[in-house]
Amino acid sequence: MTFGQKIRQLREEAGMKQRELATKLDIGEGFLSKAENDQKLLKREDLKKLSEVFKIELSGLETLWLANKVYDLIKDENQGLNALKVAEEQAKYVRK
Amino acid sequence: MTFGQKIRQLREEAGMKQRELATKLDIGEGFLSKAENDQKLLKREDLKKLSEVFKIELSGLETLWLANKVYDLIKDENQGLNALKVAEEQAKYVRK
DNA sequence: TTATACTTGTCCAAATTTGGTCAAAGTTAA
DNA sequence: TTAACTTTGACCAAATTTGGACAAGTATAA
Repeated sequence: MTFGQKIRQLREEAGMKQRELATKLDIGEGFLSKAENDQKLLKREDLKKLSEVFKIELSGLETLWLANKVYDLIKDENQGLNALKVAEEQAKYVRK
Repeated sequence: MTFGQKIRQLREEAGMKQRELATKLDIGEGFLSKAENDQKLLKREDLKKLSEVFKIELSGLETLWLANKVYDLIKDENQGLNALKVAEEQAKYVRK
């Protein structure tokens, strides 16, 4: 599941319209629409707001948000998947 | 192994000094030093040159180069590893 | 000591990305 | 049809990143 899919799910489960959530986030509905379709990413600070509005943990949102960024970096790359593996090795190795 | 470690290895195996390689890449030695220490990343175009200079395949360099970018994105993040997993899922899922 | 090689901090212009807006177009249900 | 909702494309200023240069500092060996 992508970040966009997640916020759409949360919003719909809460019975909210885009306009409504967009207002809470202080952005336009067009921008939220793009965010839900993973064409744009919300600001990091907005994660906090989302976790409050939907009463869910921040960390899950952070994971998906970050994953979107990572995916964006590799999506058009031949070596994308391999790069993820290497990065993972590095992340594990450096971990104290 | 990081991208910086790799080019240092290649350079040393070839018995080259930083200055020498830097000249081939048309950059200063200071910059190459930082690249070898993963403080800066070379340009993507430089990968081609490296593969020619050291007569190795481009794809391996691309993988490490990309991995550095990915790692940079997640290195200070709590959810970094989880994000990699999610991104991997997405990459696999979308794959035709 | 001196030369050679490497590292590091500071600085910077230019390129790119971010985080949007707005209006028009498309969709859906009544 | 009409109204409400969503999507999309074009555009943009501001923030950030990129890709370095340069000089000073460090390390090592002769």
